[in-house]
Amino acid sequence: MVRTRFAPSPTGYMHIGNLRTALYAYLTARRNHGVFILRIEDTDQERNIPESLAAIYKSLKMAGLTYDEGPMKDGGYGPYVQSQRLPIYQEHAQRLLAKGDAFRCFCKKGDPSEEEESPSRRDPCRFLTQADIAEKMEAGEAFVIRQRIPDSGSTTFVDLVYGEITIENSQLDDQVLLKSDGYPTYNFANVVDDHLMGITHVMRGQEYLSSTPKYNLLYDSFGWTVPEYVHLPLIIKEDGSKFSKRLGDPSFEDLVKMGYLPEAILNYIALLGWSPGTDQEYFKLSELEEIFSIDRINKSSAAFSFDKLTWLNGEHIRAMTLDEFHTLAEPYYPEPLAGFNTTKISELLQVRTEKFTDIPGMVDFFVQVPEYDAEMYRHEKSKSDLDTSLDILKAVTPILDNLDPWNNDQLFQTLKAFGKEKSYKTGTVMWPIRTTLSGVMATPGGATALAEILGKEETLKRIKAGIEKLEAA
RNA sequence: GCCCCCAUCGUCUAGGGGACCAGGACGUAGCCCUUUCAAGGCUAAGACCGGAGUUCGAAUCUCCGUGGGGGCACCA
Repeated sequence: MVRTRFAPSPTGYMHIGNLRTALYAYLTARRNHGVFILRIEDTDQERNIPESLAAIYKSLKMAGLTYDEGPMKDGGYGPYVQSQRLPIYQEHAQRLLAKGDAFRCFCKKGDPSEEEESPSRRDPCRFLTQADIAEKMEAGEAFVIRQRIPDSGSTTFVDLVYGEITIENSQLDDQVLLKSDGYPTYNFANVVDDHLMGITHVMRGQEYLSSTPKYNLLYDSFGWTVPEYVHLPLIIKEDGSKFSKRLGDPSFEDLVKMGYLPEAILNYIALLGWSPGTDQEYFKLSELEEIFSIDRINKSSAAFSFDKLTWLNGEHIRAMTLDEFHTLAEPYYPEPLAGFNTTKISELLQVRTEKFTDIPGMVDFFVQVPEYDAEMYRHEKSKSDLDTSLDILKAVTPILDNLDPWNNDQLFQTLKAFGKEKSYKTGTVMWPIRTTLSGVMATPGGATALAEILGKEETLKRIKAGIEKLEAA
């Protein structure tokens, strides 16, 4: 039975790299009909942010990554919050102490021996006698528990993505397992918990690659078998630098606020470091659940491209039903738009929207025509200039005034016929109408679509305004 | 500094010894369609980091170099 886990620490937001780790772990579980677990790694008392637990749940829910076991969803391996597992780490640390694979260190954080160049092993406390230790403990000195790394030899492990990796033990330091506040470090807790929770595939960022041998040494000390390791390539920016929230790069929830669909974001990041091996790029989560495989994960870091995400977002938008799109688009419509048939507007918008946040700027003119230059009536491709525009606007006014019913099809047929009669290109007729109706160079939908939505009265009003503008020009 | 990892178009990638004068996608440019802009269709430009080897044959294997990234916390 495959068991994977996503083990975020509560930082308050979902980093894009973490989301991908979660996604891959989730997909690996689903693909293999296994179990996906959520574990909270809150072992840093200083960095804990209370409300960030809620943020994790919310993000996962928004992403659609449902977990089978986790806090408040016990699967028999809990608790799933590390701060609630302190006795477990204590007990395991004692076992290591007893075996001699760990030792107490009484050095203080700023001690010179702590500042040495790495590996900062050869810790003086390594060689403390039982009597020394007893004495210091008697005196109530604070201590941490460190892992005792063998002086010689090397440790080899196999990563499912990176292959076989060997590191000399001399390169490893006697890392802290238990802090002086009694909390475990990540280095210790992840090993204990991954084993106790029966994790079969440890999936995490590539930054853990070089500390993995230390974890393996721990597994060995406990006599446990090591899990499969799946280290994931980093996600970077297009300029090659790190993708980081602190440097202003968006988190998952930021991207959603920027107008990206969660499923499009998931789809996009699935492709950052993994490839299906086919030409397909548009995926729903459910499809990924069926085809994701670890052996198609890449080794090299991938740059996050907003351009491609934006495109994919558009693909997801276009794949929706009109109803779905309308529901999502509506909150982005400016208040005064409520008087119009917004469903019709959505229909025009769906094929042109890349991000939802673009919507307000695309529909502003419905509410009010912006200031624009009369030169806008000049359009080479439509064979339109100021004179033809004025003539057409004038000629078309009585025709539209008498038009019934007032709908796109009727408007288009009528205006097209008018153009044919007067030997105008359809575009020459439509250009000035669309322009006077909107005042902008590009609109969702053409002249007649806009006219339909604006209604007869408003359409004629705007045409009149256009005529006045052209006469003054 | 020491250790580890990585290296195909600007970007994501396919490729794993002959099917590759390297395929797809985003982006870019052009054309078509057209009631503006999109969407859609078509086309174009655009890459195997360098050098040695192995081999009849290397983008693919090996080594060296170079470049990039990561790690070396009582952070995860």
